[in-house]
Amino acid sequence: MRRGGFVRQAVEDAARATFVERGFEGTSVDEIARRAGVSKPTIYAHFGGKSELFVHILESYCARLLTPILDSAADDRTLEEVLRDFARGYTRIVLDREVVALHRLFVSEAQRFPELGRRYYDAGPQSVHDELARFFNRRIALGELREVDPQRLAEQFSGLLLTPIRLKMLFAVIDESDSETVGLYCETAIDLFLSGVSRSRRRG
Amino acid sequence: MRRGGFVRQAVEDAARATFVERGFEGTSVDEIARRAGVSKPTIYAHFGGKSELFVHILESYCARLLTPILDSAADDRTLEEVLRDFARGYTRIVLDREVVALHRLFVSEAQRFPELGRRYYDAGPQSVHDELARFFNRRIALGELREVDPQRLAEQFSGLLLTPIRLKMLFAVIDESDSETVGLYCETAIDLFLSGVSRSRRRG
DNA sequence: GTCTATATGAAGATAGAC
DNA sequence: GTCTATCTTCATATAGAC
Repeated sequence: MRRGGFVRQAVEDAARATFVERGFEGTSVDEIARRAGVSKPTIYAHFGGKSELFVHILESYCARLLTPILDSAADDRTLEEVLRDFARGYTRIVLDREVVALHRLFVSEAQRFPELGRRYYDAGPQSVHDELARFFNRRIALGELREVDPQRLAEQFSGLLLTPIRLKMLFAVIDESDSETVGLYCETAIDLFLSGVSRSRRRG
Repeated sequence: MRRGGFVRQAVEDAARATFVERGFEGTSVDEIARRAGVSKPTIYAHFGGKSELFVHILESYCARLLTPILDSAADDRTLEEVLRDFARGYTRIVLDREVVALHRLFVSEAQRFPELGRRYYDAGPQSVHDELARFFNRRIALGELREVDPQRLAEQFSGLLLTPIRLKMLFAVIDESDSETVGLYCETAIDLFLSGVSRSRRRG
C-alpha cells in the first residue's frame, strides 16, 4: 500500500506508539502492520522480527537522548540561577507524558532486554548526572558548594526533583503534570538542595 | 496432585513468582499450573481467570504493605536520629531485590490495570509519605524545621533517598543493593535534607 | 519490495470423567 | 475438587505470486 522510504518511517512510528501503549508482549505484529498501513511480511523484510524491531525502536530513542541540558554558558551565572534553569528544562522534558510512557516501557522490559535497560540508563539519566556532576565540581572548586561527591549529589538532586511527580505518573495516579505544580516542586527542590530544611544550623 | 487448602497457596506463590519474572502478558496460565504442581482447570476454579488471579496476587501484596515504618516512640529523639532510623529501615525494605521487582511489575501494568496502580501508590509510597509528613508537621510545630509543606517535603525526601539506587536496579544496571552503598546514600540524603549543600548561607 | 494466503504453534478457557 | 483432553483464537513467521 505505502511505497518507498516512507514505509520504514511509518512502521517505526506505529511500532513505537503500540509498544508504548501495550508493552512488548502485549503488542502484535498484526497491529503494527495495521496501524502502519502495510502488511506483515513488509515488517519482517525490513526489520527481521518483533524483537529486532523493538530493540531498533528503543535503541534509536536512546541515541536521540544524548542532548545537553545544561547551558554551556552557565559558568558566569549564580548557582541558583543555573539550577533553576536546569530544573525547569529537565522537568519539562522528562515529565512529558510520552517520555514517561517510554520510561515505563524501559522499566517493564529491562529484564527481557537487559542490555537495553543499561543503554537507556547510560544515555538518559546517567548522561544528565554526568553533566550535572561536572558543573557541581566546578562550583565546589569555586567554594560555592560543600565538598560532597558530585556524582552522588547529581543523582540525588535528580531524584529529589523528578521522583515525586514521575512516580504518580508511572502509577497512573495522575495523568500528566501541569506546569504550575511542576514549578512548585522545582522551587522546593532547589531550596532544599541548597539550604536544607533544618532551622538549627549544624555548621558554619 | 496437590490437595486441600495448600492448593490456593501453591498457586498464589507460583503466580507471584512468574508474574514478577515475566510480567502479565509474558506469563501463561500453563506455566503457573506447572510450577504450582496443579492443573489449569484448578486455577480457573479457584481464581476465575488470569486477570483475576493477577489482581488478587497484587491486591494482597498491597494489603500487606500498610506497615508503619516510623517508630511511634520517635518523638523524644533528635530529628537526625529519627531520620537515620527511618532511612535505614525504609531502604532496607524498599531496595530489596524482590520488592523492586514487584515495584517494576506495578509500573509495567499500571496502564492495563489503572486501579491497581493507584492502589499500590496509596498503600505503598503514599502511606509512607503520610506518616513522614505527620512527623515533619510535629517538628515544624516544635520549630525544628522550616515551614514547608510537609507532604511535599516527605515526597521529596523519599525521592532523594530511594531513587538513585532504585533507578539502577529498575534498569538492571545493578543487580542488587549492597548495604554499604545504601548506607552512604542514606547519610548523604540526610545531610542534604537537613543542611543543603550551599556554603554561603542564605538565611538565619 | 510488497502483497495474499497459509503454516505452525501456543495461548486462554472449558467439557466431561472420576 | 481435580484431572485429561480439547476447543477456539490469535500469535509469529514464511511461501510464493506480482
